[in-house]
Amino acid sequence: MEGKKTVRAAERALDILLCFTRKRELSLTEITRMTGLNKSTVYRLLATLEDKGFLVRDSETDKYQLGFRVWELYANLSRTDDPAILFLPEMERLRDTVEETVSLYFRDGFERIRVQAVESLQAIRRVAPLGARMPLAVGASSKVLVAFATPAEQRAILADPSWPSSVDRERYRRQLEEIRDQGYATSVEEREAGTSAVSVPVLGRDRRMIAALAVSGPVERLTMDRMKEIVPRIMEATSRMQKMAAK
Amino acid sequence: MEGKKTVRAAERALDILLCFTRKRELSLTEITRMTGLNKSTVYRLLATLEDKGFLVRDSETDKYQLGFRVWELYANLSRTDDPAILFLPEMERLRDTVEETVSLYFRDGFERIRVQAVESLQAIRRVAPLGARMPLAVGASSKVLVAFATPAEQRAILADPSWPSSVDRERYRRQLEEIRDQGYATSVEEREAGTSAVSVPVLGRDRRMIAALAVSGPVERLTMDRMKEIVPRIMEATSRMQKMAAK
DNA sequence: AACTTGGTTTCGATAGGTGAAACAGCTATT
DNA sequence: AATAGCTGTTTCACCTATCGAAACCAAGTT
Repeated sequence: MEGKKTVRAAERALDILLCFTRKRELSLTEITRMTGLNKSTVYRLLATLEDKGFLVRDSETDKYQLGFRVWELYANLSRTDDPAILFLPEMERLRDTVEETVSLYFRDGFERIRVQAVESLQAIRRVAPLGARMPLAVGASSKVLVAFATPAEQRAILADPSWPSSVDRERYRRQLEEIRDQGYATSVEEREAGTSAVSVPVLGRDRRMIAALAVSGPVERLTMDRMKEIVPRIMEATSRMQKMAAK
Repeated sequence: MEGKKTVRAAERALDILLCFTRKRELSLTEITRMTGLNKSTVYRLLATLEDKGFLVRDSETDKYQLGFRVWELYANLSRTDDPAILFLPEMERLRDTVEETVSLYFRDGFERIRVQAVESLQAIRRVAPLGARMPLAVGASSKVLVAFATPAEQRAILADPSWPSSVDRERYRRQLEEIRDQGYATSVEEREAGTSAVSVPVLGRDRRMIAALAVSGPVERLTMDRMKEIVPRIMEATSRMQKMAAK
């Protein structure tokens, strides 16, 4: 599939690191189970990761968790212009007016990734783990991220062989046009049972999309009417975000 | 040195990742130079890192930079109880009252690492890159981090063979006692010419130290007298932080 | 046209990573 | 006390996947 020549040992080490996006604390055996690798292989790789400071182990439980080095790398990632931090205040403000969970998504290849979220304060609410990756085929934000991508990107995405066959591409394509027209997308129990969502693109200067901002919640509360009602609220937020991103 | 059996390929991959803490954008040849590895080795490892999403390459310059996966990992690092975020408001408050740069340091092995910083708003100020690593032998925060470590940790640190010979251990040990007595440490042009700093430990519940909070600035402005003056300010901040950390 | 400078590919030799299995240390169960 | 069961750790012989030199391209420079 991937033509590139890669290094297996390194690949495995990175896979192990990524296990920690699913669970904060992991023991050696848990990791061997998750990765399907041999126990001693994992053992050696864990030793390397620990040695380099990417993992630390809790002195009591002996379980591993992500170490300082991750933090260090993060600190050198984007930073000042990091929308995940930059937009946070605006997202909180939106959350307070609509009283539902607000999420910010980026597109990364054929997936979207939740880079920031502030949760509704209501008892019944959508919980949204950061860093979660989801397919581009379903969900309001996915459709926004595809609809406002450049034509070339769009072609690439729709040509993706891993696209689920359950999603009718023609119908999807028509939806995209509609979304471009009205400037927002909605979804009702599309990706996740019991939740619906509205999403709006966040455009940078030169009109290129940088992210999708979404409000999501339980279907009972977030009806179609309610969503249409709050679209202007979201747009206010995104337009302010766009001003921030422009400077 | 390190008795543990580690995996070389993985080690190298991680080394390459860490190069990006020094420079945000790197090309293949730059990395080969920095690491001293063979060009094709680096090439393959970069392919692996890119494949796994830890690096992305800029379509124009062809240079690599850290990718989303780093963000994803970070998002799953501590988080809720992450002092780097938790203490930020308190640090800003302190910055506003003392009008100097405020930094938060953790100890990691035989180094300290700047995990958070808010900069003085004055024109002349200490700039403080996040994630920077510094030796434990010099600097106000280093001394705090050593002085308030557990006896066992302290022994380990002082026994570190890489300890610079220029630092007199006996004198250092006496300083530590003094610091424990008075509850804070100062330094004048110790690690960095032209800057001085005051530092105070942030203790968690059960009195164990979790970090060192420091105020630093140019020697002209941050005189000994001035530092003694602001010690109570810092302590107010740390005591509030301690309450936050306790819950 | 010869010479850089950067990324990419090939290929044979062998370092070194791999996995099975044994070991050790601990707790729960009999 | 003996047993079983679950960790993490270490050993070792095999052989594959990794490595580095060198060749190869493709763009710029001189």
